[in-house]
Amino acid sequence: MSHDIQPSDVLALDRLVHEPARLLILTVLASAKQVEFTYLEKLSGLSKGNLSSHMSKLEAGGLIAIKKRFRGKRPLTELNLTAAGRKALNDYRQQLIGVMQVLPKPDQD
Amino acid sequence: MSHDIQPSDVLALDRLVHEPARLLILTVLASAKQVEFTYLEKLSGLSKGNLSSHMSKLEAGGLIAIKKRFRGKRPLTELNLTAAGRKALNDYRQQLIGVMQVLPKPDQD
DNA sequence: AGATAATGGTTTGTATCGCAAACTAGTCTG
DNA sequence: CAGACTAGTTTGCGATACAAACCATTATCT
Repeated sequence: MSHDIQPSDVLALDRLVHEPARLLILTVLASAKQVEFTYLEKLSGLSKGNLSSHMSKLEAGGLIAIKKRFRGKRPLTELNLTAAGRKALNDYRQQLIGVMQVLPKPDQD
Repeated sequence: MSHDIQPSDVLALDRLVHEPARLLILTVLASAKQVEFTYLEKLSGLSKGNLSSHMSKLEAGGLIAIKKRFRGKRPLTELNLTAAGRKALNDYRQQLIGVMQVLPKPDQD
């Protein structure tokens, strides 16, 4: 029942999702469907600039969609997960499970 | 029973361990106690240069110890986990478990 | 009304990172 | 002794993560 280490399992982790800031964004989106920039900014504690660039990367990778509109007179940026984004997150989760299996548990080491 | 997202849980992931190449190295070390450079090179598929620099970073962070000696006339580099390294890996594993909890499971989404 | 601050972001600058190519030092082979 | 192999380290470079600076607009103060 011991799990051999498959290097590919660890090295194949999707870097776009693996980055903590982006993983956080995706995770929030997965449960909230649609969120606003400012909400995410406060929730995450990320700087606006950092948040903005991670968003752009996720959008470029097709994992999220960004919609801009006005609420009253103020600009408003909303994000939501695309189908590809949901799949990427699910795949990543599966990869993580695989990684967890090879991580030695302290009490059986 | 729902788990709220704690941004800090995700953003606090130890980057030294989080990097896939290094996570692989640490994981191998955790189960093998002591391994040689060339063994790790073949197992991982990492280039020598890449492997070498990740090793240096792990050593600089105190997570592994690097011992150099000669086997016959050939140089030989051996790595093993330090106590701090084992702790860091265990802590990371705990962090990952926390992250897994907030990752939505596809079938209950 | 004009200056000042606040809102909602994007762009730019930079230090660091991950990676492989090139290099180093020594050993073996023909 | 020339060339190839072993065992790595150093160097160079493109990409990354991050915050500071900036931009456009709206609200507030005097």
